[in-house]
Amino acid sequence: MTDLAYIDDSNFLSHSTGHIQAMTPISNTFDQDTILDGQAFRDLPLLVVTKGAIGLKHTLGDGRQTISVLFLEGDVLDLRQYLSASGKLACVLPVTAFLYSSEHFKQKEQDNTKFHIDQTSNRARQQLYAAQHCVDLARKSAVEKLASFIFECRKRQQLGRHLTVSLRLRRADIADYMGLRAETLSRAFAKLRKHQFIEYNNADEIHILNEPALRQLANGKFA
Amino acid sequence: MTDLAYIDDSNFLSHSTGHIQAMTPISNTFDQDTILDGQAFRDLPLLVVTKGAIGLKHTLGDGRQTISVLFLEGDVLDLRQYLSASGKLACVLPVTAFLYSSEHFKQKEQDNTKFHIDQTSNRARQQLYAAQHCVDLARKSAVEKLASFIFECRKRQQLGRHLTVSLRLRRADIADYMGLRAETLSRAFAKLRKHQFIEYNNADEIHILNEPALRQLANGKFA
DNA sequence: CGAATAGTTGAGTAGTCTCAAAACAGGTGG
DNA sequence: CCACCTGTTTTGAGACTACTCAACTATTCG
Repeated sequence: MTDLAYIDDSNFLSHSTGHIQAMTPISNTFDQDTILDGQAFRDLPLLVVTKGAIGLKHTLGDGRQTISVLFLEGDVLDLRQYLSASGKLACVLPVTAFLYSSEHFKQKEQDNTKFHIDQTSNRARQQLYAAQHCVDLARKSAVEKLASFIFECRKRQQLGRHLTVSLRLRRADIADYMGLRAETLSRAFAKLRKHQFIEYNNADEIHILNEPALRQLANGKFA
Repeated sequence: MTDLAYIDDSNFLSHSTGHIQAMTPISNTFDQDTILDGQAFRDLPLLVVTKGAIGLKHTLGDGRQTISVLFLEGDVLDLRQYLSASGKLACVLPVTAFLYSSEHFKQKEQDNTKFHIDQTSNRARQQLYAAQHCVDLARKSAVEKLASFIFECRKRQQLGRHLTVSLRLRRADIADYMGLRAETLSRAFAKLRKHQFIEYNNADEIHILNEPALRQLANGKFA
């Protein structure tokens, strides 16, 4: 269930001719709940998520769990950076990602200006998301956290002003990410539904019914 | 009290001969509670803190405050990145910092390998601090948050295993950073003192009396 | 010294957590 | 097709923590 992911030849060769091609990154898929072991990716430490979600998961001494950072479609992730982190990188959804060696990545940044700009701005964006996430965690109530999470999902999926948002993560993972217990999160969903802020028929896809109100809630007005 | 900081010629000229020298960054000082307006630093957006602390401060609709990120001695800060952030960069202590233009900074990175490595690793470290901070905020109790904060202070001040740590920030700012009310934080201090985990005579300097216990508390063991 | 700011203490309340159990969804085998 | 199993989500009741508001003490600075 939580197997460590190791890169072996069968993975490598599936998409290459045996040697790493300069401009063809290696695409890999990982099952849900796979732990990405940084050590195992020593040679291909740069990962660009193309589908799914990776979370940096931490477990406190008594079992409390947190997901501190989420890497979604389009996000760059330098596995070397997280070797010394207190958490583990876990696929919270089935993931497909491109893997790059350090040199390969640098090369591609040099050769492809757009790629370079994309990656740089992605890194900057990730810092902003982290800061915003701290704000969400620090002083917001459960419903406010959920409202914020819905907008974060919409924004990071680049859905513009769409009123239908796919949350994709499991409730338990959303709870870990927003610093709540799954039960509390469930009650927050129920409250938003009851007050006609959102509507949903399944766990994944939610419809925003009253965007201004939801926005204000997320921003902490009328607590 | 919360004046916006603008760079004017008097600031510029104090350390240069009128033109920005290629290799002499401009050192500036800012009073406590100054707000750094990104717009005003258009031409010198890169800031390296040499003393004091800058916090990214957010205010929710009903007045709740949070400091999501702290920039301490040695930290690099790209003011452009935070133009679109929901918070304001505020000096939570009197600050001195070097200011660089984008070109100047790049140049220095090219010319000075050590500088380049320092800045890059600083950026990576900041991401780790942000992730750890999310863990601290998400599921820890007040005393656990405080214990974590003490260790974060020690680590970021590179005090090694020193048992005396200067917290430097005001209680209210620590509270904003750790997602607590000042009253709750004060009670957390009292509890740590009462249980002989720490001791202190003034608000700033605290002594760790029982490091293993404090460490375990910070890590969420024996909640 | 008095005013202003910063930090602490106390009592009551609101909100989240805990634990337990029930409802629901998806897949498997009879 | 249905009973069954497993994993996920929801609901309920009670405990506990952090918040609120208010008053009080300590410190800083004219």
